[in-house]
Amino acid sequence: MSPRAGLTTERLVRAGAELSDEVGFEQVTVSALARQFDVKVASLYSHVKSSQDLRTRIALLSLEEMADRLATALAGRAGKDALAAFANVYRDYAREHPGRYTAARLTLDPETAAASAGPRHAQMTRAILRGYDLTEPDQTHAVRLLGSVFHGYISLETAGGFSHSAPDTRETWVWIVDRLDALLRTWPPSAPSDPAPAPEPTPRPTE
Amino acid sequence: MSPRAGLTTERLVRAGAELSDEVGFEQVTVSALARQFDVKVASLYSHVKSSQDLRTRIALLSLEEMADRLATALAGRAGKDALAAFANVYRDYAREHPGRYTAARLTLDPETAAASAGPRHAQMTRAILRGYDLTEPDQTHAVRLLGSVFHGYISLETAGGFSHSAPDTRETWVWIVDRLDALLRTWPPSAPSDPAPAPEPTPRPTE
DNA sequence: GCATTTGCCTAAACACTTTAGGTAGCTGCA
DNA sequence: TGCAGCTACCTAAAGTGTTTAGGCAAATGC
Repeated sequence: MSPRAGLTTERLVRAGAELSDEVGFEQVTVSALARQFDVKVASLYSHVKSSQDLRTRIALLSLEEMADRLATALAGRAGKDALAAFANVYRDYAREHPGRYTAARLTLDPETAAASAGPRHAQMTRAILRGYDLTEPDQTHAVRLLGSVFHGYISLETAGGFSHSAPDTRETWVWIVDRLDALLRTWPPSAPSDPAPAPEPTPRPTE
Repeated sequence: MSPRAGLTTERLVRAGAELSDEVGFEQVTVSALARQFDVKVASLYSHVKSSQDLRTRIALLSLEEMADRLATALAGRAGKDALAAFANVYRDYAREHPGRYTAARLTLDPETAAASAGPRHAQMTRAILRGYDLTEPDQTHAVRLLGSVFHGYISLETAGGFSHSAPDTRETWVWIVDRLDALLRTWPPSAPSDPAPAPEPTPRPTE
């Protein structure tokens, strides 16, 4: 009766990524995808192993896309310039592609993660730090700090954590990048001035 | 036949919270909870409105618990001491209660969020900043920075983002708190030294 | 033009969610 | 103590998503 729909893993993953941006990553389902292609659900299982497999592939695609943008943005930049460019790629991608961004945060099993674009991200973060005078282990600490700040910020912002209160979030973003730059420049050669006390566990503000 | 199980919303939410720590927040389901109480699924619907309602209540519980720990930890502390205590409450809670922590990150609708312990978190973050010399809007920026760093760090750490590479994550955590303290102390009275360029979107490192 | 491959199908089992309406166990009051 | 009424838990059923097994027909290649 009907000719063939022309499904491929590639097309499914791409459609899944778009769907996730439209309706949220959580709502990306094999069924929804089948509806979009006007095809029976079971048909998709020749192209993706499982629902989980589909989601993982979307995550990998998103990581690649971000890494590509990163590479472009970093080309020819250094120091604070590079830091800001880096930060903005991250934030803009999350705004343009909230579903994909969420997908990229998915926890991958070690082998998959190692084969993903994840390491490229880390590598580029290190590249930025070349503009600052850091030696190990400070450099690694700094890589982690940058990852934490950017991800944390975006996560809180998209979750509506920073309400609609003044000052606006763009201002804060610029401020943070500025402060991070300062933090990375002024370097007290690594010597935890004061062994931080370990009193009790720790919390998380909504603002 | 069987007497009554003694279900209450309270008990369900509490059991749900425990379950989420054991099997992950995503796996917390009305069905799973019904099994635990050895009761038919439909029976739970007199106590929680929906699966979403259950999850929201777990989130609210977790926010309360964290806020309580925070309050205890901050009592009698100031400055860096308070900052470290605050950070540790946050991190330790996430380690002890990964499911609850994830739950607490759930996006709540504005009214629910306003009635939650979320504002207490923000308020306590501001309390910490009293130990530093910040005026608005810097103080708000700083509140957001702290929230971002702590949440981002924990999120990446629990997702296995910081692999098992050296240096270990505890070292980084101490380092970050130390650097944040320095950043908050050394205050160039707010004047974005350099208008950050807005080149391209922004990414996210796995490390 | 035919054989093979394979893309999409039907069928079916299983899990979770949610609503409607019934029954039996508690609670309170005489 | 006994019964009225409440309500906690039940059965039943419909809807959605996942996943596997096996079938048929459309594309592919000779």
